[in-house]
Amino acid sequence: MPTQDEKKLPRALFVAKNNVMAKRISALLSKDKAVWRDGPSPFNKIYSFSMHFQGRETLISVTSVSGHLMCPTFGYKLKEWHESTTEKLFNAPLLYWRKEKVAQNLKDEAANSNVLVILTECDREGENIGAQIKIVCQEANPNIHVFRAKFSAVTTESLERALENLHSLDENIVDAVNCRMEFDLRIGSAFSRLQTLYYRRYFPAQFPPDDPKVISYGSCQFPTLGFVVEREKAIQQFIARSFWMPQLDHVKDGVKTEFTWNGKPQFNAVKARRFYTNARTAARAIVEMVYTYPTTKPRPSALNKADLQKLAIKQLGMTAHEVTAVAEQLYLRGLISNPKTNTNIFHKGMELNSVLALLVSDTSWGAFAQKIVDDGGAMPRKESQNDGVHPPIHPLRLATRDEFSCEVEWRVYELVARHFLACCSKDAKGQETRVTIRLGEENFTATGLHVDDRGYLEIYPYENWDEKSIGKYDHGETITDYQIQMIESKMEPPPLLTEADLVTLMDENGIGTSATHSQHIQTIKNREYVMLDGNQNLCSTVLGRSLVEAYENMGLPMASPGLHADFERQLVKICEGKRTKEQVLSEYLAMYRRMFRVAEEQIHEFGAAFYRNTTLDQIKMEIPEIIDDKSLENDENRNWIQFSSLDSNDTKPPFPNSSSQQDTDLDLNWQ
DNA sequence: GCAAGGTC
Repeated sequence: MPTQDEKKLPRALFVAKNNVMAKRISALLSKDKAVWRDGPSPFNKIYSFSMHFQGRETLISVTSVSGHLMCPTFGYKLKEWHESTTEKLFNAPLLYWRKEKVAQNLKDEAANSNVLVILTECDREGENIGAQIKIVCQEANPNIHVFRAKFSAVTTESLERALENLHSLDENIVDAVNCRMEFDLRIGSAFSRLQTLYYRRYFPAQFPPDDPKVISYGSCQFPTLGFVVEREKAIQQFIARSFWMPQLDHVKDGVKTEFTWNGKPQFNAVKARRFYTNARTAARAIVEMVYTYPTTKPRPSALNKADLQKLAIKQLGMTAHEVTAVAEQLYLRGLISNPKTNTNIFHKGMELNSVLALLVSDTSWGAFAQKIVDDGGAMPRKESQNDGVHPPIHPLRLATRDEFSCEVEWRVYELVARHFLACCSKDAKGQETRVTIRLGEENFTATGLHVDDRGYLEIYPYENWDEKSIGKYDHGETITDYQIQMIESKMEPPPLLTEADLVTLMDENGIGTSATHSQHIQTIKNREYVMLDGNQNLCSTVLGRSLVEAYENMGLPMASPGLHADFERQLVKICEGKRTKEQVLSEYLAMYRRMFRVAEEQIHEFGAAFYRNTTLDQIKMEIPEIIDDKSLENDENRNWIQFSSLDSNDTKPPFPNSSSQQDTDLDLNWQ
């Protein structure tokens, strides 16, 4: 309870995004002096202390919300799912459901506060949550002064700076989010019901009406699914072509060097044979050029959310979902800066050397951090992505392994710390040696690498740069004891997508926010549209594939990223004040309503695609693989033939000599 | 039973 003296102080209410953040903000601003009590909302405590604020000692209450306070929903008349009423979802009036306990907590605190400071996240959603907090607080206290504080690191300095530079809420941003919410709810619900009701009606065996399984549609989940199906289609349509590349092998000073042909891969067997003839008639090979030059492997750029996802998925074997959760934990514990950043350039005023100073006492990378400071300080690369809100992800304090009960949290923290050091340090430097050999009319080149200075690679185990030895050759030297191989290769189809690839695609195409990429992947897994194969690659299911194909056949781009990107651009225009929420909503809802009608008219496409894919799937299961690659590997002539310049009587053909593998219209009777 | 965005 406040003392008599405290009762006279002005009061300010600070509202954070969640309880953990409220607790941390109170601890930092009060230097651990804050006391807490329960309010009407069990998850949102109230922390009290006094501090100097707006020029005088002020009694502060810090409390929180848990995401949005209000959420749009449909009235009870539309709760029942019916084919006949689904279209009504496009223009039915919306109700707003509210978290009353959280609201009551805010109202209680606002009632006796003079000032409200909103400390939610500095992004679009944070601004919208802030507006909802403002509405609720003003219900209890219409005269309360409302401010917005913007901070991007949970540190005392960052918070104090934010409280000294208060802003007002940006209503355009608030509107843009309201527009997104209403749009996503209407089209998501309408298409989800259309799909679900159709499948339950026509495929009751697979989708029984009493099964709670829903076949959902959403403006983010569908383009995400679309990427997976598109890649599989590219693999399926891929035509494997053979190509030939000659290779010259030579052993010098005990080092075997492989010289690759400078020409383009030969897809044409006749042309490849012409080369072979040239090479055969050449008596000797001459070293045309030996050239050694300095080369570098560039240090990485500063870390943003998408790159953290990609690195952690690939290097730490995590799923996109796990990376998001762990990074958020580290952020809330004040160990790393906000991971929801799109920025990969450090702000000019940012004191990188003081971040480095935090890391110097670490036993693994401390000496490296000190070396960066001693060598003139941090020199990050100049990059261009800047969301204008958060800096790149970087450590905020030094943590040791024993502080982490969870191994994976340590590994992500370590990755952030090592990446920060890497991007502040220097490129790796080396010498590349390039040797070109001329044989007849053909040139062959080999390169070797000697690493002089490993630079950032010293503390960055997520990349390597291997030395490659090469024999010592002199310009003009003649060599005779070489061997030629004709390497036959097949073009590789693109690989299946991994979660890391999918995050990249979503990021590039503006699907979801950096905070939700992993959720959409999880959604399409939960809906059984995609699954992971044994190698952590994403594969579509019969259902997922069918949905994408069905819309494609209707001529509707529901699973392509373009439509969503258009809508996203409109939201940016609302943020910039160039368009209103009403204009964008009416235009886009009308467009989706037209597409909804097309889907209704051609709804049999869902069934046709599902039937087709189910049948194809069964055929695939029943017919064993016809071609057994293993049995072909024993054929020594299959992949290459070899001849030596010293053995011109060699009679092996340069290509596989079995007619079944050759185009019949080519003259391959080369003897 | 539906979205995407928050978060417990």
